[in-house]
Amino acid sequence: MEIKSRLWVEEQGKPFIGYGRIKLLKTVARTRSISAAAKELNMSYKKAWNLLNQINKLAKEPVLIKNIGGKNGGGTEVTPYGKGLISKFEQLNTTCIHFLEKEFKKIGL
Amino acid sequence: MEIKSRLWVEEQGKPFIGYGRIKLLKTVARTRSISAAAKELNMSYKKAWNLLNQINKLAKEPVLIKNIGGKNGGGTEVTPYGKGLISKFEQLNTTCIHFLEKEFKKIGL
DNA sequence: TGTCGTTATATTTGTTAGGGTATAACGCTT
DNA sequence: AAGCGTTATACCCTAACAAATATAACGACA
Repeated sequence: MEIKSRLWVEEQGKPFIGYGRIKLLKTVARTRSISAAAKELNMSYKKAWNLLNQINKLAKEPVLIKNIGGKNGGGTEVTPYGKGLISKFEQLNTTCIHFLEKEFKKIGL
Repeated sequence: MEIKSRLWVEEQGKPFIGYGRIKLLKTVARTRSISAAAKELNMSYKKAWNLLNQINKLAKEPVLIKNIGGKNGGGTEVTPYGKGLISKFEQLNTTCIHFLEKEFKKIGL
């Protein structure tokens, strides 16, 4: 019997970032490539691109810098703002989990 | 820009209760009928029955008392244990939402 | 200038959760 | 005994979602 949670942030009623998108962003930041990240997460390139596109459309500041063509065919960088999103969301998520487990034990069930 | 959350409780890795199931349970408790609750929630009877069946299979104590046939064709009662589940889950949910909104403002984004 | 691996996008194919429908059992009520 | 509205369950089918495939543009580099 365990408590589970899922957090996400919405902008204009549309999902902006959540658990899955943050995991994807982190992998893109490390691999510097959307396609490599998608492969690593066993996700189709299209799905990864769609998710990142949603983030891009809703973000107030740029999250990704994409390069088409060039060395290694191009690649994608995550901006400092994007990396801030990652760390802030992960912090919020872990504090929430701790809070919930404490409360769950208190309430019982 | 707003924070959202979804909580649920798992038993043996399977979903036991969550937002949707609690809403269904509440409606069953009020209407004393699975079919009436399903109709009110714009959900097929089959789906409602499946959800309640999952709860039943995982619960340690009875959650529902179902009557087939009889006055008005029968009906379904939610046990005190089931009502306890409802109130405890809702309490956990609201405290979590308050906590998250406070933390969200603190962290910004 | 041709090759390469990437981003970007459309189109087609597959999968699966849920909807629709049908049917049976049940036990008060009349 | 018949009728009613409920729970319970099987079967088919479809409609939304994800996967697979195909193709184009791009720019460094050899």
